[in-house]
Amino acid sequence: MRTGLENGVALLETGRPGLNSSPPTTDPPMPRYQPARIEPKWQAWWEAHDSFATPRLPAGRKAYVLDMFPYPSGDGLHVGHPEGYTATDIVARFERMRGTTVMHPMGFDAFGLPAEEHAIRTGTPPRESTTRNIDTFRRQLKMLGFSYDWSREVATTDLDYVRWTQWIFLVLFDTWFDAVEQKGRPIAELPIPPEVAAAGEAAIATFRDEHRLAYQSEAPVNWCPALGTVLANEEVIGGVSERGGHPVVRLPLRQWMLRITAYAERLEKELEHLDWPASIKKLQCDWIGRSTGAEVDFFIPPAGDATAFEAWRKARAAGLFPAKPGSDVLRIYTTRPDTLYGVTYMVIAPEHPLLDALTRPEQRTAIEAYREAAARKSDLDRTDLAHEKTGVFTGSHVIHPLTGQPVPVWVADYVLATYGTGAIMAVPAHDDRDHEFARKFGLDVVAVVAPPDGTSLQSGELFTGDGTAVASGPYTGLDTRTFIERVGRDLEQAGVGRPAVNYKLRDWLFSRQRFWGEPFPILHELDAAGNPTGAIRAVAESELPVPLPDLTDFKPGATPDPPLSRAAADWLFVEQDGRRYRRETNTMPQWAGSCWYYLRFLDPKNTDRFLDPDVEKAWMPVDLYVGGAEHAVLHLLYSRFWHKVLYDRGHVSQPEPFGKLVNQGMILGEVEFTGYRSTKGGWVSATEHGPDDTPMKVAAEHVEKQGEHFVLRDAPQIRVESRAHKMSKSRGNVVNPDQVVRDFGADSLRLYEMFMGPLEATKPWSTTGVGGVRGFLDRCWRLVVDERADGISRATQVCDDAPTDAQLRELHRTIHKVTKDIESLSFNTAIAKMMEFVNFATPLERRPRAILAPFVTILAPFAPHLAEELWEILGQPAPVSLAAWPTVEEHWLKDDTVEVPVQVQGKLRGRVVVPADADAAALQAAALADPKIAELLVGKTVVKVVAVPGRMVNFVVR
RNA sequence: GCCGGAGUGGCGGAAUGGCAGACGCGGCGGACUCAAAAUCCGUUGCCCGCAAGGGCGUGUGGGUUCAAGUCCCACCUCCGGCACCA
Repeated sequence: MRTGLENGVALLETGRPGLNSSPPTTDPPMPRYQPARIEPKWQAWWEAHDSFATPRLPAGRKAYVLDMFPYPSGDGLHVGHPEGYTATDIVARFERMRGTTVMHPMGFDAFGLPAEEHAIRTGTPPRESTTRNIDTFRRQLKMLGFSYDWSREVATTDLDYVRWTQWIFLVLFDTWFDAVEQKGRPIAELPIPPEVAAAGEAAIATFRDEHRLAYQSEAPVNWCPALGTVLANEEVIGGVSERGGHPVVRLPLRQWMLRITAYAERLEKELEHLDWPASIKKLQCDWIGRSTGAEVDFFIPPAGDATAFEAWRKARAAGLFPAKPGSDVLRIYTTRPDTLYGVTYMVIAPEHPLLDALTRPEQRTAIEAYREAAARKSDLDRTDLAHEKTGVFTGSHVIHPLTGQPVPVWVADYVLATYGTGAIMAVPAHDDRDHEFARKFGLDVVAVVAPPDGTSLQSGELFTGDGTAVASGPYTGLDTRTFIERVGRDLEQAGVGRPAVNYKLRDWLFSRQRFWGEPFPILHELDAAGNPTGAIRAVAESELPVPLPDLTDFKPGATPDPPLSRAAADWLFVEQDGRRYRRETNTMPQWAGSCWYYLRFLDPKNTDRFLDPDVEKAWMPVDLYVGGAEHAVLHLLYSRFWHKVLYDRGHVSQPEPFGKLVNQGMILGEVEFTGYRSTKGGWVSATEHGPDDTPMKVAAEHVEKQGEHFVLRDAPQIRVESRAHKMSKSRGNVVNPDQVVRDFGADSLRLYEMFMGPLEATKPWSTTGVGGVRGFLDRCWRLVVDERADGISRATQVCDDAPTDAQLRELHRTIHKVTKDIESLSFNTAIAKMMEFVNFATPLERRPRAILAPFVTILAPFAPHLAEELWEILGQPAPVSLAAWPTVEEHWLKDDTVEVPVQVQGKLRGRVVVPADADAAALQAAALADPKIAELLVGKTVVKVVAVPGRMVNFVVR
C-alpha cells in the first residue's frame, strides 16, 4: 500500500526510519510487528464482542476507575490526555483480569467558552462544532485502545444530561442549610420566624429565597468585557481572567450564587480521611481557609454624649452578643484578640455599610473620592500595585470595649469588604499590613506581645509571632494561646464579643452571561406591564429539561445582558397558572456538568431519575480518580459540595465522591537548548543575556556539557539554557498523538507515557524514548513470532518444554513485580521489569510456551493490542484482555544463596556468597574467610561487627 | 513574601537507612552482511593505571549513624501554587 511507503518517508524526517512502515507492495508480506494492522483489528474485535461492557451491578468485588473527562477542544487529543487515561486503563484491565467488576467509563465536558467563541467567529452553532469535536476525541480515544464501556458515554451537553443537571440545580434551590444540624434540608422545613409569617405569603417566599443554597444576589461581580461574561473569583487570577488573561472589572449585577460557604466546615473536615495527595488536601484546605479568632464590637459614640458608652456597656453585659451588629457598633473580626490592647486605629473597607455614618463632614470630600477610586479599581490594581497602602481618615472614633479609649477609624482598601466583617482592628506592632499602613500614615505603634525568646521589642518594631502579653491590663503575662482563650470567654460574658470562625471560601458565583451552558430552570414572574415582580418559581421537574433556544447571534454584548435574552418570545416567555413569566437568561458555568458526571456514568440511560439508588450504592465511591492537578481546587471542591447536598437530601449514600485521587504530572515538550543572540551580533552567555538579545533554538549536536552547564561546542565560553517547556502552539513543540500512533503505534504511545517516569512527575517528551519502548515491543513480538517466515508463524524457539527452574524464577519474579507495581501505580518500574524478562528470554534457544503465555498476560494491560495478537499466535483463545491474571508462586521468589557485600569501615571491600538463610554469625564467618577481607583486617582490632542477615556485613576496626 | 514539590551519568529515570546509577535513550566495540539498515551480543558515572587495583562521586555546607541519595539543621537553584483573608 502506498500509505505504508509514505509513512516510511515521513519517518526518515523524524529521524527514526522505517519503524512502522509496511514493506513495499512488490515484496511478500513480512511478518513484522505492524501496529497499524494489529491495533484496528483488536479494537474492532473488542467492540464486536462487547468485551468491556460493565454490568448494571457488580458481581463480587468492584472497582470504579475514573478519568477526569476531557473538554473536547477543536485541537483534538493532546499527549497529556493519554497519560492519565493509560494509567487508569492499565488498572481497569488489571482489575478485570483479577476478576473484579470494573466500571471504567468516559464522556465529555462539552459546554464551555471555546466552542462558543468558535461559534461567534464562524457562525457555526456550538452544538455542531461540539459534536464534531466529540467525534474526533472519541475516535482518538478508541484508537488508543482504552477499555471504556462506551455504552455509558455521556456529554454534558446532551439534552438528557442537561435535564438532570437542571434537576440537581433544583435540589440546591429546594435546600437550606441547617447550621445546627450541619445539614442541608428541604426548604419546606425551614422555620419561618413569626414576624415573617405575619407579614404574609410574599414575605415568606422572600425569606425562603434568602435561605436557599441557590440564591440570587446583587453583589459586585468580576465582569470581563473582553470575554463578555462574569467570572467566579476562582477564574480571576491576579486581576485578569484565567482564560485569555483579559482585564476584569467589578460591577454590581444580579447573579445566581451557590451557598458553598455553608458547607465550608464539612468540606474541610471530611477532607481528612480521603486517600488524596497531601498537597492537594492542603491546597483545598488553604482555599477553604478556616481561621479562628474573635468578633469584637467597638461602640460608635453619638456625638457629644460622653455617657453613652457606659450605658451601652451595661446593656451589653446584661444581654447577649447580638447575632447581627446594630448600627451603633463597628464589628470587627480578628485572629489575634490577644492584641486588643495594641489597637491604635481601626480600618473599614471602602464598601463597608457604615462608612457613610462614620464619615465626618470635614472628611466627606476626601472619603467620597477615595471610595470612588476604590470602586473603579479592578482587582488587578488592587493586588498588583506592589501593595502600596492607601487610605483616608474618616474623622470618627469608636470606643475600645476593654479600655474605653477612643480609636480613630480609617478607610482603606487593604481591608476586604467580603471577608470577616469588612472591618478590622489595626495592631501595627503585631501585623505587618497594619505596620506598613501605620508607618505610612504616622499612626501609633504599641507593642503588647513580647517575643518568646525573652528579647523585648524596640519601639515601632514589628513582631507577628506568639509570645507573652505585655501592657495588656489584667492579661499581662499570659502567653498568646491562653490569652486568646480567656479573652474570648470574657468578651462573651461582657456581651461585646465572642470567639468566631471565618473562612476564606466565598459563595460560588454560579451564573454566566453566555449562550453555551445549561439554562437555569427558573422563571421570573412579570407584572401586567411586563416588568419582573421579583418573585421567582422553579420550572416543574416534569417540564425538564429547559433546552437552549435557537439563536443565530451568540455574541455577548457590551453590557452583561445575556444572549438568551435575545431568544424568541415563545422560548423566553411562559404562562403558567394564569401568570406570565420570563425565563432566567443566565446560563450555568462549565463546572456544573462536571460536578456530577461520575454519578451519571453509573446509570446513563435512566429516564426516571438521575441515578438509581441501588446502582449508586453498589458502585460508589469512585475507587480511583486520575486527572490533572489544575483541578485540585475548583472541580474537586465543587463536586464534593454538590455531592454533600445530594447526600443530605438522600439522593446518594456516601458523603464523599472520590476515594483515591491521583494527579498525573504534566508532559512537557522535548528538551530544548536556547542560546542568545546579541543585538550587536554574536552569541551572549545565557546567564548574561539582556532583554534585547534574541533567544534562539540550538540543535543538540552543537551543544556540550561543561561542568554544571551546557555550552556551545564551537564557543565553550557561551553558556546555553537547557530546559523543557510546556507544550504550546506558539512554541511549536506540541506532540500530536495521531502522529505518534502513525509512527510507532498506540501500544508504543501508551507504554512510553507510562515508562517516562512516575505518573505524578512532570516530565519532558522524547521521541527517541518512544522509539525505545517500540523497540521493546518489537522484541516482545520476536520472542513469539518468526520474523523470517513467509507468513505469521510462531518462532521456531517456541516450544512446549517444561520450563526450567531459572525460567520459572524469572517469570514469577516478573509477575510479582508487575503486580505490585500496578497496585502502587508505579508503571515505569513494572515496564522495566518486563523489559528485563524479555532480555532474559530472547537468547533462549527453547522458549517454553508455559512462560511466554503468562508473560503475554501481564503485558496485556500495558500493550493490549500486541498482547492479543501474541496470545492468538501462541494458540490461546481470545481475548487475553479477559484472561485470568497469573498467580505468583512465592517459592520462586526466594534464592538459595545470596551475594552479600562486605564492608570495612563502611567501605565496600568485597562480596561473599552465603546461603540465603545464613544468620549473622555465619555471615561474619564467611566474610572473615574471604582472603581479601582477612588481609585488610590484619593488624587491626575489630571493634564491632554489624551483620544484617541477607543484606551486608560491616567490620568496624581501630 | 508565603506554601508545596524536585535537584542522582550525556539524557529520561531506579534504589524497605545496607553493593548508587535497575530499565530505557544516546555513545563505543563486536557478530551477521559484498555493503548498509535491521537484528543479536558485549561495553558504557568520573579520574589515575597496561593491568591488578585505587581514588572521587546523588545541588552546597554541617550533623546523626557501624552505614546516608534516603534521617536532622542551614543554605542554593529550578518548577508549581497562593498572594493584603486581619
